[in-house]
Amino acid sequence: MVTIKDVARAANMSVATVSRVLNGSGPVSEETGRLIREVAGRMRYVPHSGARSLITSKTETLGVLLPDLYGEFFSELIRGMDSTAQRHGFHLLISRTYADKDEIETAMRAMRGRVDGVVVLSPHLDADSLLNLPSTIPVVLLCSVCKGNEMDSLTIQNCRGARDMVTHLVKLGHRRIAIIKGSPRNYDAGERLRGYRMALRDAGIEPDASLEREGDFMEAAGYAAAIDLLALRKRPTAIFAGNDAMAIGALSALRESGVRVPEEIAVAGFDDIPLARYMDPPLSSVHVPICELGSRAVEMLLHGVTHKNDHPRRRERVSTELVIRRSTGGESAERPPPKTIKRETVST
Amino acid sequence: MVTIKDVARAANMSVATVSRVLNGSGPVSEETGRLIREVAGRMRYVPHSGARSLITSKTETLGVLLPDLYGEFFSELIRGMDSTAQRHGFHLLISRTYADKDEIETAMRAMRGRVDGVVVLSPHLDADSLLNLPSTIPVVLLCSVCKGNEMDSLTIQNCRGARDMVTHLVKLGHRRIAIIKGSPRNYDAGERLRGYRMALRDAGIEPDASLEREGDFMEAAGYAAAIDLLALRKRPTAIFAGNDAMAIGALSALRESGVRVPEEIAVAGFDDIPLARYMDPPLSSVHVPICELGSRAVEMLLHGVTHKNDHPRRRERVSTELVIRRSTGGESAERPPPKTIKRETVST
DNA sequence: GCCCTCTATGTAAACGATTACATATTTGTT
DNA sequence: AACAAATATGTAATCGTTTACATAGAGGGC
Repeated sequence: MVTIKDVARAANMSVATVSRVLNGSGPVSEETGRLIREVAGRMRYVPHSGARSLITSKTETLGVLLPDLYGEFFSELIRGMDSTAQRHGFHLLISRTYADKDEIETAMRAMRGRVDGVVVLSPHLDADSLLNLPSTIPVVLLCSVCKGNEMDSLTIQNCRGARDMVTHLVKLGHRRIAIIKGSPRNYDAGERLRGYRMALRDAGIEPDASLEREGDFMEAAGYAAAIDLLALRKRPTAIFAGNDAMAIGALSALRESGVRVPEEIAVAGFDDIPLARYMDPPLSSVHVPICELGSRAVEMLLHGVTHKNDHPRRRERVSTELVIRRSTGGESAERPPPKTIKRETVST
Repeated sequence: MVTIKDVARAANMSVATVSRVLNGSGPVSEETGRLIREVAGRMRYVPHSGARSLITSKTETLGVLLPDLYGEFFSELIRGMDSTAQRHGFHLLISRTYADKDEIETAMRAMRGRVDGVVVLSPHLDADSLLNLPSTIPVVLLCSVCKGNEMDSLTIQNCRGARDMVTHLVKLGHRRIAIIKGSPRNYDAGERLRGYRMALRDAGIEPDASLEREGDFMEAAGYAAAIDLLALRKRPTAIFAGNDAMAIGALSALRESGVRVPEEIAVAGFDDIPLARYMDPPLSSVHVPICELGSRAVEMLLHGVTHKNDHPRRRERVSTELVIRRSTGGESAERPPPKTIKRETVST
């Protein structure tokens, strides 16, 4: 592999001069510049970023720690992060971890010296245990918060989104509104539940424990919970699922039980995954701007990186948007013109 | 930040000894080992991977160059790559690039000194132009091949998959089978077209140019092409779309035109994206094991990395599988039990 | 008691860049 | 003509590790 020394030797110059030419730092004569550039090009010299970061102590890379995510959420998040990172000349080092503390700690150690900062998405980690991470580099917490004032954090406006959706259901005349919850330890799930209860109280409806069913954000849980709810003496007239996957499970259960949606029971989800639009009936949901979430997380992180982490910690949320479709009785004229729709495929 | 020197000083030992203890290389006394480990732990010392790779010239990181991918394809690919990489103690440095040659070259330069090898997915790049990349590190080409014997490559069994699907349609009695093609420059698209024609010839049907419509792998193109096909004097009785996105577009067009699927026209896609199962009617497709594709690509790359790239180049394909659903008249008893289905969400 | 072989540790040279400082040359000012 | 300032280049320290080689002491065999 050809190094800066080789170029210097070939051009009969010192490494310092070569470095200066290639980085446009310091003064160099017109002529030397041309010569060195020509030689470097001919020798196909490519600077060694590793060596460079060692001396400059900038890696121009950001670490991303993620649990095992599926489909759209993962890809959109990375898309948002990568485009923002790239715009600032940064790369992304990605690591999937199980969300337990040891794994995260190991991953963080491995990142030492390879990244300038890390985004950690750990929705069901008791985030406070992240506090004593062996890290002095900036960290942004995604979809979780930690008590202290030690880290920036960015979350989805879960509570508000859930509240809006449930309020919408109330306005449609529903009084018995069930919820299929997410895992108790999941931050997003907790907040959505809070929003649900808040909306009910706002409407003067006392939350009813028998209408709050356990779930884990998986389709199967939604299916099972819906079956349970159908068995109640007094059935709910609407079901709000903690996410779309469970809402889809619930829709299957209702269809198989011959219950008409939305006439007999309305159904709503959270996330607005692409599938939601294609359900039968199309699923009302709370739209989460995932790409923007990633983008904003990286922006916060870069701020921490450039300000050497000595800035007041921030807590931000990205706002959600209600998307009403037929599953809650909305007009489903929505189906957007195909022109704007992109789907996954190898090509673009 | 605490370095190995700080630990050495605090433990009253030389850096060499500290290094030996922490890496378990070379002989050290029981006692010294304990002491150093204790001190290092107390000081929260974390080795600087950047510095380490400079001297060892191993980064334990693999680069991944991808065009702008959407949804499931992207996330499954990364999942496959990451799990295999992690199993071998490697990390993933991901970079999205537009697929033109300059961008890829720039990205490759940026990877110098940060990675031990690179996976390049560039389906619509004339891959031969990758040949003179400024790189001596191992490269695996994904979803494209290059003429020379310079790089390993891994592709989808496009031709075989398409051929199987079209043969299936023929067996159902179809004679006028249309295809909605992908971009002409896309490798996968070309191969699928080849498979389509092959199947027709196998069945003694002469390919008919008026039944081959242009497309670009986007939903809108499928929609438009289907509309065109309906305008033909002699309509096709089956449509094979180059990917699922276009098949979905076609389904919309047919539904809006009041054409019954599969009774009047059968429809099939390629990729078997999760949505396919949820279409109305559920879409027959050619299943591509995306996760495995990523996993295998990394395995090939790691082989190149550990064998210092002096191994015979390989060309492999991952095999596809026919998934017949109602859009081609198949029994759609398929809907799998919800238990096994995972969907994207923040939590797992 | 001598030499040899281990074992435990230290010294210092890499790895491939950047950059502060020193030096030599040119140019400009008076 | 002399000196200051600006320009062009080189020398060498540095970043945080690993590791080849050197050294020193301990134990063993004769």
